[in-house]
Amino acid sequence: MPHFVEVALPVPMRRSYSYRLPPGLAAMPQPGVRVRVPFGRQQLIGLVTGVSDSCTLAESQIRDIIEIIDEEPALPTSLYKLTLWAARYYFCSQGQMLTQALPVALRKGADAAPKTRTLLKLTQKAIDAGLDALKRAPAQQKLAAQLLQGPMSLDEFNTLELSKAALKGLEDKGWLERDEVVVASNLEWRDTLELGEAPHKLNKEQAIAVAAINGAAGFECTLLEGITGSGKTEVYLAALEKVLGEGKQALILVPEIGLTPQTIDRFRRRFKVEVAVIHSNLTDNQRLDAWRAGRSGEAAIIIGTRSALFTPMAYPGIIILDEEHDSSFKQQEGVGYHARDLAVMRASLEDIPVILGSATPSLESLQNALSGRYRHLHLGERAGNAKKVRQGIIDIRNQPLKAGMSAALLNEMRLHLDAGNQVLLFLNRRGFAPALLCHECGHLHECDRCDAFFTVHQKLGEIRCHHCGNQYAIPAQCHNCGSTMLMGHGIGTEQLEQVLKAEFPKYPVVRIDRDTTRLKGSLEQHLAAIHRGDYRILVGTQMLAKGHHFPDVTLVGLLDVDGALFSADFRAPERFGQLYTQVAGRAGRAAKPGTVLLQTHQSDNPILRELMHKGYGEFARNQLSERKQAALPPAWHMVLARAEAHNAADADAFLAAIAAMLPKDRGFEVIGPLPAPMDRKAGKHRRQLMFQADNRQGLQQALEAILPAIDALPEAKRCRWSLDRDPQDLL
DNA sequence: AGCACGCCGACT
DNA sequence: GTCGGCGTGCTC
Repeated sequence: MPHFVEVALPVPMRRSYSYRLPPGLAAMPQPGVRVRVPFGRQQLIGLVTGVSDSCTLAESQIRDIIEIIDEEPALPTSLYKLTLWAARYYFCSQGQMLTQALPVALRKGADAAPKTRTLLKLTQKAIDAGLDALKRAPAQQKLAAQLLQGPMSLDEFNTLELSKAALKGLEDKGWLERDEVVVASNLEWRDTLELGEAPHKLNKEQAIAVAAINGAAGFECTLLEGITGSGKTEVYLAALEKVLGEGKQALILVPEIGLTPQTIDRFRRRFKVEVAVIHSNLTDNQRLDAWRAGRSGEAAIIIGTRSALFTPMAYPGIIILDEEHDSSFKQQEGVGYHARDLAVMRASLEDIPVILGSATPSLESLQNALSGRYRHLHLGERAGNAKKVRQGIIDIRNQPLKAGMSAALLNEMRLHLDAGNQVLLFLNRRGFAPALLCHECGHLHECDRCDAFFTVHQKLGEIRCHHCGNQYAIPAQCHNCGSTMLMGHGIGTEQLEQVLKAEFPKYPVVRIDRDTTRLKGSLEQHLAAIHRGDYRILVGTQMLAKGHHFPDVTLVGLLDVDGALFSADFRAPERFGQLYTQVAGRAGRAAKPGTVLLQTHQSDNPILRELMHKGYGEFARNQLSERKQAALPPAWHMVLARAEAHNAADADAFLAAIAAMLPKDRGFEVIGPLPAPMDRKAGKHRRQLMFQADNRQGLQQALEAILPAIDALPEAKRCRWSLDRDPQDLL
């Protein structure tokens, strides 16, 4: 009989810890069972990964398990395997990844078992004695008479006017017993699927796509490339109808911004089934309920953002990931997993189909589709008869600008506003001005903790650093020369809003950025007001670009295109292409054709030209071949080692030590250590080391081989560091 | 990651 | 004099 268990704990160390099992255990804890263990001076909840009957540790070094929490593993086998795979792939500890896959309530030790309720029923003793035996206890007799009809739940007892004393009386006599029964899940939908509304008639392309998806047997990954308005959701719904009809569940993942009531309504209206929605406003217990509903099979449809990927399914049927290119699918803090990649892996483990949908697919998915790894389906027609948008470039070289707006843009705005339409302007800089400039000496005021300029927030009367949260009152004098001639330099959304109000006094302006939507629910309020038509001019940062459709907007202006094209990040053109295409697809509708204008100093930039004239599809394919030539992802595989320290040399020394261990043969590339694009942030110097390989396995093996040595580097203690597999941002 | 121990700076 | 800042070390 084994006496020791290996436990994976939610700590960053890439190893498991051994504990002693209490003697005389009825059954060995299975892998995946949660246990509470002592760890240093604290108690932690971890997952069992194995049992063994020997232990190499000295008797004094090993400690006892405090509690075995679960009878059954907290994670189903497929998710357990997925998580262990992910821990290897992302070079993180098994414990951290396993914990990540559990709802917070379970990480804290909540009961994972299915919900039970208490049934009250009479014992044989009571039945033998008969009701007459209770003549002298009328309250008990009344209760017993009720129970003679059949057992009663404790909840029911509490709603009826029955005496609690009588309950206790009967119990004490041994005439009444309590039974804990598992609440049976309502799985009726599996037998008879009811539709809430008739499916829409599919067009030819949609019908072909649905037929292809429904023809899949077992695992198959499909990239559904469909332009905005081509009816991807209708394809999802048709695929769901088949899956649900077979009594299997569907998991739908959407970007953070895409989980709107309208999206959920669409699924709820079509199918009369339970839809478990996992959104950020849920309490820990509500999340646990949704998790349980998925695990029991009661929720036929599970819809949620990134973390919903780990919701178990009793009857897995399909996984759909909408807007698959969206960056919110990649977790940025802690374990940097990508829900898209894990969704494909999960589907493969569960042997079910997975659909990745987007109007602007990521180059990663596009490459897989073009190489034949994924099935590639297209939706090109616009459902309905929406016209194509008009698009134009405004060359602003040598043009006078008013708060960043050219005369051409202002004229076009006036036209659309006077015609009764809404106008939307994008500017990806919040605040009044992105820098504070001294008019006398030219000094730009810089954050003392970061390599970044302070942003002027006029309404707040503050200068703020957007990278570390540093803030001061707007200084009266220049820090360099003492002059009082200070002015904002550049344009932010706050200033743009102010200038627009003066320029178009007749038309109400609204600004949507992190500053105006800080309060919970205020984004929703603003959006509702825009839809009501309370505002005519909409100013916002990128947060306004994603996931929202404004049917009365006929003109969209992009003000700071140059910044997006010049970024140090190799993904910048891809991201801009996606943003631009999404925005263009959102302007106007059938009756009101849309116009998209972008201002740039680089009117003949080939990337821009290609995007506008040939569309995202061709643009993306060319970007892909450029990435191949430059040996960048997705053609090559990348891991970014980041390190930060007060002393730049410490971070450099650590990364250099890693670089020295990495292979540099053909098919591998090591770049760095280099300063991060923003060298100093929050008072720390940030360095990074890029490691690339032309194949996934090569990269995996090379890193796994040196991982223990990296952990053991003495330099590792002198800085904070992390490994980011498939990094989305090099910043 | 947390948590404790430990050693230097501005406060009642 | 101490309260508290975060550097360092350890966790079966």
